[in-house]
Amino acid sequence: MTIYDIAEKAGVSASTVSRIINNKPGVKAETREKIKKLLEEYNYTPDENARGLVKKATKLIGILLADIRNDHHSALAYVVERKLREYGYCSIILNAGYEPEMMVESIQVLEQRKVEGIILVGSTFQNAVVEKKLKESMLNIPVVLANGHLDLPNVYGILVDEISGVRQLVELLYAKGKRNIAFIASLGTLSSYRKLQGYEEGLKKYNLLEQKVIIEVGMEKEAGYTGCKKLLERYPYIDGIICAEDLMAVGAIRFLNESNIKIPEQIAVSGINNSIYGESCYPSITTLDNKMPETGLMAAETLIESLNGIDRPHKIMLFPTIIEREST
Amino acid sequence: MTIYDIAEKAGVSASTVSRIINNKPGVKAETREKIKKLLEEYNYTPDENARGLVKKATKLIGILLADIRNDHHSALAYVVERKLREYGYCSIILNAGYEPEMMVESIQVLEQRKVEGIILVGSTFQNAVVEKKLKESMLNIPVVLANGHLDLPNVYGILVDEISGVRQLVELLYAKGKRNIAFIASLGTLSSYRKLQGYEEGLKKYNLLEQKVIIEVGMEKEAGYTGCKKLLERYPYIDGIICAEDLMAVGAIRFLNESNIKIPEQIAVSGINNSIYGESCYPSITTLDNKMPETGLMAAETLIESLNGIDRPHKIMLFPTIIEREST
DNA sequence: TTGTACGCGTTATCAA
DNA sequence: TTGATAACGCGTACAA
Repeated sequence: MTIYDIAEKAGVSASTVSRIINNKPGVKAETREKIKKLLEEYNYTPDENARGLVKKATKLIGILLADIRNDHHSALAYVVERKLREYGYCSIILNAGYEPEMMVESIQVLEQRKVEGIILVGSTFQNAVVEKKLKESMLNIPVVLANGHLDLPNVYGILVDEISGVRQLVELLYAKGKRNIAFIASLGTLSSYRKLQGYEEGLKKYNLLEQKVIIEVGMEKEAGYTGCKKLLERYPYIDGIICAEDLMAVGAIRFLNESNIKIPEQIAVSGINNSIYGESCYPSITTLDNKMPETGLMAAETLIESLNGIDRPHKIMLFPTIIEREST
Repeated sequence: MTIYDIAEKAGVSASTVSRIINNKPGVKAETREKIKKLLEEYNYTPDENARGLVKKATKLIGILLADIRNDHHSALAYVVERKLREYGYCSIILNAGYEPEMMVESIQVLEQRKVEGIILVGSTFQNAVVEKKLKESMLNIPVVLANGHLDLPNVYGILVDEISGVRQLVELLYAKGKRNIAFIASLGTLSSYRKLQGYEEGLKKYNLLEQKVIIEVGMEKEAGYTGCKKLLERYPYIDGIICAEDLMAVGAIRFLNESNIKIPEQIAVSGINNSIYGESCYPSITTLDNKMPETGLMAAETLIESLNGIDRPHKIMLFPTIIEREST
């Protein structure tokens, strides 16, 4: 069912039908009613792609994330999709994986679809390969990088200040009387180094830098468990642990539970990222609210403003807050 | 950059460029090379939407789920998106919410985008309002309903046999010596009734139907905790609990932990759905693997086959398996 | 081997 | 108030 079909049935031209669909003036009320009825009857819906062709506006936005199953990413993507839809945009969500090559491939898909803007979710997109690709084929559309930053004229970065966040966690543990605070993390991503920096800054504030204990672990599920085990074998005097991810904290707590170590009396534990694990764990985990919904909202708004020709600051910083629970 | 621009630069016609892009024969090797170089140089990418217009094939698929943040949904959607992309399809993922009206609205978006097929994720889409909408405007494209079924010629249902799954859980608890097995659930969805049926069938097998104890709870996070509390106040002799969702089991286990009740010695607990909570809980939770990735794969394959004109059974059943952990 | 002409579904411009 | 026509970017039948 096209406007031509409708036009034929109504005995008018396609342009008239188009006018009515787009609520344009200059149509006799009578004709308007007649055609509106026909549109209803055949429940006609305009082809948004054909529309995009002539209007040079596909109303399509690409959302790239490493993995939709990751709850941080999906929490952010959810807000973005909803918000953009309010403004009439349709989102193409792609799992771009953790390899720069796959990211580039995904960007290519968005390029073919002629998206009007892109949202990259996660600091993993902040890499040279992606930057190069964006520079060579995405210079004329706005790109928002959630939790990262790229120095390109059309790229906006929304960042969460993980440094200050983790510093606050150190402060919290210090306030609880803990003086031997360890940090368990899987180093490698930019995000992890920012957290590390926050840890060190926190220690420095209390002249505890020499007590610094960092346990580097892998990305596997049991990392928190094995990391905590290793930690206590080497540094049995530890009384506070900051884990770079809630899931690690879950593993650490499991080890402490099994070892009959009292949480938080003997050892206080904190996670980071306010994931679903924190609340369900026993004891529940103190964590850092990483403001994913807020970041998503900010990302969506920034993109829309840019699409409307309004320029915003190219680097926006949000501040995480501590969610204190039983584990501290 | 269009094929015309490239054609002009090469001094040939647009059709020749088109032939090369689509690897069609009948082009002099020399011309082919020359134009290929130009395509590279200007890194031309065809407009997939314009292509869709003329080929009457958008290569677009719609994935509707209630909420991308729900880990069952995203686990399924992940597989589907990845698989469809392998076949050159691009996915439009929409959060359609839990209200039928919002679902219809989302279907409308897909209609405008002229998607070639739809995947509905979750039994919540199995309702009269959605069925009506599909019947009136989506009759000519294949629709796959993951975890549900609708009796329409173009709708395929992939189902997970929750009934047999929960029955197996009852059998497991029975084998562990438990004879007073309760069921905590938030009734209302089709899925929840299937689980309930499995519970009852399991009890019936051992002539325990009269010991049936059902605690109905809400959808809130603390449902498992409060439900378990209520359960033990009224039925203190209970020695086995099946929770309709892992998250409920987490809450229940928290209550049992706080009450110093030994798991599984005094009370064994099982969840359902194999979510991330189960493994991280202490003790870890026995649960039902609801085969989300497998369902997703099956859904994607069914859709693709149907798109290729191959008919498949309209109702496919997958069978969940028990993942036994510490809580039983 | 290559080019011309047309159509896909829509909107925009201009003329009637 | 309405209609004819061109254009968006592409693929394809047919002609050259």
